[in-house]
Amino acid sequence: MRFETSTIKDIAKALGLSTSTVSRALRDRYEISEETKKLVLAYAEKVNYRANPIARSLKERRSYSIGIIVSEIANNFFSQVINGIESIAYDKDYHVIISQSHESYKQEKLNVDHLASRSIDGLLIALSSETQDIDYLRDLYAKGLPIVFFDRVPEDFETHKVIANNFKGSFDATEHLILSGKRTIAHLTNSENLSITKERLEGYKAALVKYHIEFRPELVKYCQHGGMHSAELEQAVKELLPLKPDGIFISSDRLTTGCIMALKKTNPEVAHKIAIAGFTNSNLVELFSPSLTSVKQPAFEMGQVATELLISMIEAKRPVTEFETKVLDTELVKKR
Amino acid sequence: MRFETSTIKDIAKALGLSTSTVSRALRDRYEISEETKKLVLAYAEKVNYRANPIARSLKERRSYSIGIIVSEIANNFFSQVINGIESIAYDKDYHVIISQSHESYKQEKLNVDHLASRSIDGLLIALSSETQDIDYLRDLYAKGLPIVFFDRVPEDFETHKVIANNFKGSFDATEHLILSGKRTIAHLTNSENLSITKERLEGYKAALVKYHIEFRPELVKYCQHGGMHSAELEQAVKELLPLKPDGIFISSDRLTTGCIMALKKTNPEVAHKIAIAGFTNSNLVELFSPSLTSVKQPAFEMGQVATELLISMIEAKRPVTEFETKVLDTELVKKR
DNA sequence: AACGTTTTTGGGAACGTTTGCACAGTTTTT
DNA sequence: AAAAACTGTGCAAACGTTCCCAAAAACGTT
Repeated sequence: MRFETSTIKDIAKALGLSTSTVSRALRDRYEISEETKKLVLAYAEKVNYRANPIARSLKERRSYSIGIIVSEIANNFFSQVINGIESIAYDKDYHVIISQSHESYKQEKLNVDHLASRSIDGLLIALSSETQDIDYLRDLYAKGLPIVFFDRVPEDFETHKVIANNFKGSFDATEHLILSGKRTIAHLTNSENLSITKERLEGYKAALVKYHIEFRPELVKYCQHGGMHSAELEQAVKELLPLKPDGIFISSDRLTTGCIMALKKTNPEVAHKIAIAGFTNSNLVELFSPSLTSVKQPAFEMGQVATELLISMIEAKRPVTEFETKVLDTELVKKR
Repeated sequence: MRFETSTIKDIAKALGLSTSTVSRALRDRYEISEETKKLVLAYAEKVNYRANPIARSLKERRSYSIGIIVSEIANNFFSQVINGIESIAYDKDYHVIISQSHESYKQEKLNVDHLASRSIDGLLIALSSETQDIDYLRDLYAKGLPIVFFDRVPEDFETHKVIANNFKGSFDATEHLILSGKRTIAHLTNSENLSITKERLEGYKAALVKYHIEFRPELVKYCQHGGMHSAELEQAVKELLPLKPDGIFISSDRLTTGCIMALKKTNPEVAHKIAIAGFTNSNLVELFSPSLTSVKQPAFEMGQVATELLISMIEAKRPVTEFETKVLDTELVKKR
């Protein structure tokens, strides 16, 4: 802001002290006498002194802020994760800067670079569905930027990661469909690049195996853009329907809602006949028609855990070399 | 970030120039010869020089970033506004910092103060439903921080504002209910503090007047917390139902979905008998059951317009004294 | 009384920029 | 040929902090 506000210098001048003394008094350093501290604190209070974070960042070469990259804040899963992140970050006096990749690799990279140049102290990121090449992240990491991945994590990147138990979530959802009598269960999923895609496919397959149902590759449809374009979904639905599925298991929030939308739009007559189970954190799922069985991820908690890990990396005195991948359980909410 | 990156000084040393020359060359100032400029630019490119925005902010006393305060990013209306804001801001080389008030006055004030201390160049804000006292914003504004309000705007604050045509939106929605034969139309709305609450109430009343329907104050229910707590909504529904409304007009995104949810939960047998029309920007509205008529706000555009106004204030050479309140039309999407 | 310790304070450089001013060298004007 | 104007560059201060190092003040110990 361009307007004048009182600085440490002003306080020093007014009190006849040096800036160093004032700075130390404000930070409650042991070297300063109680008397002086009180004096300074009282005056600072009086003139409503606020430390300038920009100057502090420049000097300390850190910003007390962490960057977040998600594909869309409009996605309930991500906005819940963000709330979890904020809850921890604010507690520990970090600020958060949110960026959206809109599932675009280019945008993701642009945002990360921008954040990095703004001296974020650490990065929390869920990869875009387009992202294949994460060398740019490796570079930053190698230069010392702490990174924690969540939800969509790369395989070959040694750092902390936080994910949902995607295998089990998918298994449970698929099993639920099977137990309610479905036998031709399609699987609509995200880009093949994503970790979550692979894990969820495995869960789906495992459930089929358990109930001796043959896995048919043609029943699996990938959406490269994560359902960002409705055309993509309508196409997938169009290809799937001739195979006469009696159930569909869908592996992401946006795809789940998008798929139901596409079904209703293109084939309203069958929309209610196909059982749907899908990952979604929408809090509106109870309003949906047709209703569905949903797999809810512990989004808020995921944000919290990821942030705790990140802050521990940021504040570690020596480089961290032991990394964890935390796996959080999902919750199956059955169709009413 | 704590890791080393090349600075203007490094370039200067390497090229045997002074930092001033390098700085000017990078900023393409007329005083520097083409030759030197080329040299500097080439070298900067080579070492992948990135200006340190922190240092720049400190020196220039501005940050090229604008702050946003909304109540919830999980709200479709707000996330669309944010997308609109970003689309303009990035174009003009501003970065955005998003904060959520969660409809709490305290949180709102905290966030604003935090943003202000981080030297944002301007503020875009939609007030929380709790907010009554905006003196803290007046102070900042008086000190020189440009502020543009959108959606939830205060009455007595001279600056740019961007709102939807709430009166017309409400009128249209209410009229639609009347034309489909409803006569006992309840109105569920936000906190009385909010500008949108008043304007939407007026639109509702005007439609009643036009069709000679008596206005009954007991049919209007206010939700102080904007529907953040489900108890609040269930209470409102409980009080409304004994009055036997055959239609409900709801005045905000969160309230609309929350009300349907409360209806389904507490009185599933009547949920489908009451016609609902409500403000919502949810892109899932087609999936809802019961289905409803929705009033969509031009959220993306609202973000764009507000940002353009804000940036014009930020970049104005002399204090702006002429302010506009832009009013954007809403769209009525009738129930199928 | 002289010295060593401990406690408290101040001076000043540094973080990476931007920019007013001065200055040297070149060109134009008188 | 001297004066004026213009070009291109560098010096140094400033933005608001933090922190190393030194200095001063207060206190103890012989």
